[in-house]
Amino acid sequence: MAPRSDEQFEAMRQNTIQRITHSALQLFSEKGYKNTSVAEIAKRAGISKGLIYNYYDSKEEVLKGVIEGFRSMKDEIVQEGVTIENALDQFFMMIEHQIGFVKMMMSFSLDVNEMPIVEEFVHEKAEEGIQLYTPLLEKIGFEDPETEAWFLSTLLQGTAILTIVSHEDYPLEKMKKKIYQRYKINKA
Amino acid sequence: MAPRSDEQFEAMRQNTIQRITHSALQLFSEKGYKNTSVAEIAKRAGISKGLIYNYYDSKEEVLKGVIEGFRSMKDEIVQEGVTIENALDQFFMMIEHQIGFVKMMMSFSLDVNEMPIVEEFVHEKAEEGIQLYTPLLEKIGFEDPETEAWFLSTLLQGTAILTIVSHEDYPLEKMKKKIYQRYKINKA
Amino acid sequence: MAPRSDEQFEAMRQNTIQRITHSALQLFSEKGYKNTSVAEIAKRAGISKGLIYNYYDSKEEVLKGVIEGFRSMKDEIVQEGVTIENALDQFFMMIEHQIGFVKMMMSFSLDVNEMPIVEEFVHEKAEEGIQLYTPLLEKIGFEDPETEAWFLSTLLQGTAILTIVSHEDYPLEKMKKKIYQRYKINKA
Amino acid sequence: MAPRSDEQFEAMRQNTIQRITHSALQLFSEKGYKNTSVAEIAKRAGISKGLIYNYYDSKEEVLKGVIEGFRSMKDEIVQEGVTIENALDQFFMMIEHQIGFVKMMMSFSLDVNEMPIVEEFVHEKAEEGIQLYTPLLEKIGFEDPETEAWFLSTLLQGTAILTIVSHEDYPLEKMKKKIYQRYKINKA
DNA sequence: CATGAATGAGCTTTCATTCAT
DNA sequence: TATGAATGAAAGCTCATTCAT
Repeated sequence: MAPRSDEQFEAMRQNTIQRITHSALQLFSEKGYKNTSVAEIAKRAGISKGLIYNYYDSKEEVLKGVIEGFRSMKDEIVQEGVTIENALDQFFMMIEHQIGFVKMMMSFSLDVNEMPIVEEFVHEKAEEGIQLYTPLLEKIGFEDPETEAWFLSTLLQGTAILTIVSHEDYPLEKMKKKIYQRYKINKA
Repeated sequence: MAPRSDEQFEAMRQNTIQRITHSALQLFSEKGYKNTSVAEIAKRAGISKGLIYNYYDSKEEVLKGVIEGFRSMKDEIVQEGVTIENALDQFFMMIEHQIGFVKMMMSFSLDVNEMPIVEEFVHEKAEEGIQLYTPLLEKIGFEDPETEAWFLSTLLQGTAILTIVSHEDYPLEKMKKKIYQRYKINKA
Repeated sequence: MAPRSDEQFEAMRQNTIQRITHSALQLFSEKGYKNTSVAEIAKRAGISKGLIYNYYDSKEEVLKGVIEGFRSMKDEIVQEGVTIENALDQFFMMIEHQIGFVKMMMSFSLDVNEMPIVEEFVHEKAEEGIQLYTPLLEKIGFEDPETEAWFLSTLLQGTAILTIVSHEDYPLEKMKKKIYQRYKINKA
Repeated sequence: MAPRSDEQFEAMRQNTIQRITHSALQLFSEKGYKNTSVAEIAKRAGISKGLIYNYYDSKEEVLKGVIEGFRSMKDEIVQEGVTIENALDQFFMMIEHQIGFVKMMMSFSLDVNEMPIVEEFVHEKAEEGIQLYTPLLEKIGFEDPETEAWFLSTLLQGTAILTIVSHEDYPLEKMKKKIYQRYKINKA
């Protein structure tokens, strides 16, 4: 019988990679990286332990894969004509829909685990934030827009962490409103 | 040799417990809970591995011990006559001098799902914060003091995490000033 | 496309087998049997892993194939009119040009206890040597030619192993000369 | 209760180390390094897998331990007043009583396993042999004693390997006699 | 005949915990 | 009370082998 075509193989590969990164993200954010075993990732992905090593050289590479997935997804926002409102919308969208990933990244950035890719990513994001917010805040009249950008970052990071940790009690909607107000954004 | 008195034994016990929790706190905040072995704690404490199990039933109990240490230490602040200024001073003191512990607790609250004591502690702290700040903020004229208390918590948590993660870039002093100003506190 | 003829298929088969045994021999002697993976053999042979199992039932069978290749190659020498000089020439030719195979075989005969075919082959070779050398040595006047045959084998095995292990220091040419002299062979 | 004394601990340690190196030597020479698992070593030593790692950092370190054991054992021979007879006696003693270790070392020196300690040891032994034999052979009248030393080494290595491989057929006693005769040693 | 994704047993190693002294 | 040797479950990873196409 003829072997599978390249397209077939590629489709299988992509499907498997999807399953791996998907399960890994779930588990890493649920239980942390250290508390998640490769066996568990495999189990949740519905594949064998060994297969993971067909795609990633190590558990750490799986993590990198997960992060890369997000990295390649983000550049859309940094565009012309973006406003502070867009940026905040974007942030709250993430909080509301990708909280798992956010949790995982926060968890990593606190774990001092000698993972260059994580530190890099976190630094990159922090700097990116400042560089994105500063001109937008200047545009709407802040006198020291860079300091205000750090203030905004502080608020957003605080929002993220409290959303994760005190999910039930935290009045996310009210905070959101207060933050939007600070920047004169009127959400009906 | 004359047998030691009960007091002497008790003093030895307390000393040993001190050494264990002290080393554990250091290591947990340096390397994380999972990355710290019981052997390392013992080594840094200058005692044997076995002795730890004379005082704690498990590594997790050691962690509880560390947390309890902080728990029992905090109630001093919640006193009569305390002002919002005192509370913020207290918080920034912690950020500046106990960042290791803060980091450890944040790390735990993100990482570990199966550690009731940690979640409890984190919740307790969050609630305590709200309950402490609310009346203080009311006193200085905030209309919706509870919402403002959450806003303040958001700011403080954000400050903590950015201090930990972006230590070199984060303009802590400027943030501090902005926060104090918000609450009309004039630090010369 | 016209279906290939049986001869064509057979030629393809032979070609594939060749590539497999060739790569396997190379790798086994470079890195040892245990340190060589089936994947590597396939890669060096330029075929897929699975195809190897079309020709051999297991990695061990591949090894057998390699050995068989040598087995079937040797009988030429044991001919009429052969002299001790021919036999030694043959041996040193092997040392000088097939050291990889020699090394592999030695390695196996020392390493592996559960590979009947290897032990068999080694025994066979040893016995073959004795049976080949004995009459030749008798012809040139040795009183106890069988003992001398063992002595010669000892010398040759020692030469082989030292050539492999102390390649840089071992004075192979001098040893060769001494051995030829012992049997009154005058190589100008 | 008082903890065990230092002497008691040391005795336990020595006993365990003995058991580990003993089992390891046995298994490595029976089945080769790669074919022996740490679990097997532990089982034969009558201890747990984990305990081995209390004494050695890795399986490779266990091997080093085994080799070191022999290394430290050998220097006795290289003494004043030693004769070629003593040296040969020593060698055959080894062949007759330590064949397991010899087999293991030969196996390693053939396995190209990137084990510096093994290669070092083998080289050391080879050179040591030449340097030991050369003056002894000069003393008994050999014209080119260094070349003869290599010839002798060749004979001894050949003897070793044939003893290992063709144990049942190899006429060790006869070879021994022939070798002694070559050096004018008269063993009644 | 040929492919390579997928499996799972087995390997080395780590480490919280136990226990005889 | 104090010690550290000893245990064993579980982790990350490798690789010979299978199988749908």
